[in-house]
Amino acid sequence: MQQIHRNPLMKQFASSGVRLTRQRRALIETLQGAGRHLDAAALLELARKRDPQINRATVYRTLEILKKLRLIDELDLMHVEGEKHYFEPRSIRDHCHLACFRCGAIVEYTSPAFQALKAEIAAANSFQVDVTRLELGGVCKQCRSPANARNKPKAKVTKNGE
Amino acid sequence: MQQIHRNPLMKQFASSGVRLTRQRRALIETLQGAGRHLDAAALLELARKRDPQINRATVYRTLEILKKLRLIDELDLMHVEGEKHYFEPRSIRDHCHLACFRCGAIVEYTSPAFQALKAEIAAANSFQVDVTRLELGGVCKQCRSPANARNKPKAKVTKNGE
DNA sequence: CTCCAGTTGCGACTAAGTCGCAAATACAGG
DNA sequence: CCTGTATTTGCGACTTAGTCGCAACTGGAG
Repeated sequence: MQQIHRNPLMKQFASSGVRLTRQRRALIETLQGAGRHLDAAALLELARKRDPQINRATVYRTLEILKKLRLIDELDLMHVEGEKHYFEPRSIRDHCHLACFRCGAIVEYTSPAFQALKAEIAAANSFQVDVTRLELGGVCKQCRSPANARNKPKAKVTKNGE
Repeated sequence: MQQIHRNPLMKQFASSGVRLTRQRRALIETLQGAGRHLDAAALLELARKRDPQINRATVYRTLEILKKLRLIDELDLMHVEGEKHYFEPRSIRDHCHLACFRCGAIVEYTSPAFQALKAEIAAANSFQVDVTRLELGGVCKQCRSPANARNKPKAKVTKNGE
């Protein structure tokens, strides 16, 4: 709660003319602080540790605003964990998500070629690109190794594959 | 109905060991024949014109099989029309989808650079890429033209909307 | 033609997301 | 520091997407 103005999301939110309420603060801090991708339900649960009275409807309403302000991106991570939608604070560099169908791991990857491709697509179609999403599903490095030939599905989602 | 074996989806489906029932036939023909992206509800409605008794559960079960067999791809088209999921028969070449937030138009685009990027990502992460999804949201050519400067947006931010 | 593993319809269920409204509150202006 | 009001919230009921267990049905191998 103390370092609000170290929080980039919060800063941009505040300077966008939208009212900065207690609940929105808790939600933004939670999004920013979570080391993983959150869906609406998980976000609600975590945010309630900061402010126990947050309501589900407020979560959806706030996510809607954050999307419109382009402060977060919405993902579905190839549905490796079901039909949920996940959210993450928008970072400076676009990155793609690699989702492993076997273990559920999520790896993030950034490539200059991705930036170039976006530019090419925009130019070729006279399309103004505001939001991008590149997701790839398949089998991750670990699950491909002979040792784990028969990996059992369902693992933990981790950001920044380490 | 008659040219079943001209239908590539059907052929692959049949040769995969899965039972080819009346309902699955209707669903596959519908998917193949639709000139647009269908969500589960639309697919059900259209398929019922071929076989009026198809049940909703069967639609979801069949879509699940088709996804597993990698015969269709699942999209959400940047949610320009809400939270629905859309399906399309998988084509030979991967293409990306450009979704216009103003008018809802979906443009498809194929680029060799996209294929190259996929290869780069796979190599850099030792990841076996099975399914790819590239979606871009923004403003399409028509909506950017001065003539349509005041094209009706799909939605707006709570404040500062206009 | 027969048989049965695989598939379907049904219906009830869970989960995700939306909405209208009265009460609460952020914050601009005094 | 107050005050007034436009915004936002909680609530709860609602809609819609998707799932599941089970009895009846059926595709296609033999």
